[in-house]
Amino acid sequence: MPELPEVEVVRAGLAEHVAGRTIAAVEVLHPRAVRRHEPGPADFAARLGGMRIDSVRRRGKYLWLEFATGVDDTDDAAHAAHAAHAALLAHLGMSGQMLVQPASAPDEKHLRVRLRFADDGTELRFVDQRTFGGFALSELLEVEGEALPRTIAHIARDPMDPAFSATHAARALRSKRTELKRALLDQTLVSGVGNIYADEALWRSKLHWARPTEKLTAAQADAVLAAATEVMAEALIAGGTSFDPLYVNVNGQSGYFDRALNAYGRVGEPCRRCGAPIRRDEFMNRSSFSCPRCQPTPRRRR
DNA sequence: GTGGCAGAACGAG
DNA sequence: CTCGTTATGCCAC
Repeated sequence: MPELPEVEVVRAGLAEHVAGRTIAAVEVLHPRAVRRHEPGPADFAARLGGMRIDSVRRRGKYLWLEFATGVDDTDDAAHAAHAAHAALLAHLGMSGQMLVQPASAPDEKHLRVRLRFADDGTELRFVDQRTFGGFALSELLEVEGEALPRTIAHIARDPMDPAFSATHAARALRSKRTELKRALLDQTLVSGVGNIYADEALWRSKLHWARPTEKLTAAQADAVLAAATEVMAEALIAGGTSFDPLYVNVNGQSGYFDRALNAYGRVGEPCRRCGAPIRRDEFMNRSSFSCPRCQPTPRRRR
């Protein structure tokens, strides 16, 4: 469920189901799922044992678990003190799911990592068909007064962040010399926006994906960011966007924002604003959906 | 059958 | 900065 609203649905589900629980054992069923953890799967599993989950955080499309600083008395003190400064960073990639399941439930076909808890209740499973996602332990750093895993220190604040500055983000967009949609997808300018919500934000603000960022007016940059913020907030209320069982929350339930999409995936269908058939363009080896009338192709693309 | 396409991000050139 | 790669499955042709 990979864009901000879907990841936030997962974060909230994790906060509800795993916060406060102590990890008892970690099983890595596919090493690729922890490839970003340099010391390897065995180290990954060993370091998580005994850790008590304090909170579940998110920036953009990344999630992480922070751990209580208390040392579990069953653990080696030095190891626990070291591990307390690390977070369990997760990215869902294209097809990752976090599922909270009874231990008795049969393993999913693409089960990659299992976290068992000391309370013997439900377990947390990372299921990922394409294994573009995965976990890593990442040291927490202080960045602008907030603890952030080192690995994602380059990721910009997302529009749901209380400290997000639309002015700052608009300036960042306009300072690039690229196409508008590329800039929207650049997680170092504004995070959380992916292919669906970029197309929806562009449709709402009536801007074409190939508009050169350096020629945007401040009002246009503000408008597209406001549209992105708005559409993601609406999607979050709907539980995220899902067309198929791949995108589900920790209970396996789908969101229903797909019904509210105006551009994404609607090639050939009438624009809900003007009736013109939605077009599909190839863009960065993926698709871009837009209204040919509401979002005219700019004279000068980049 | 098979080619095209899928919500992402990293790293090579 | 842009492109290709990573990996698996599904759907339309």
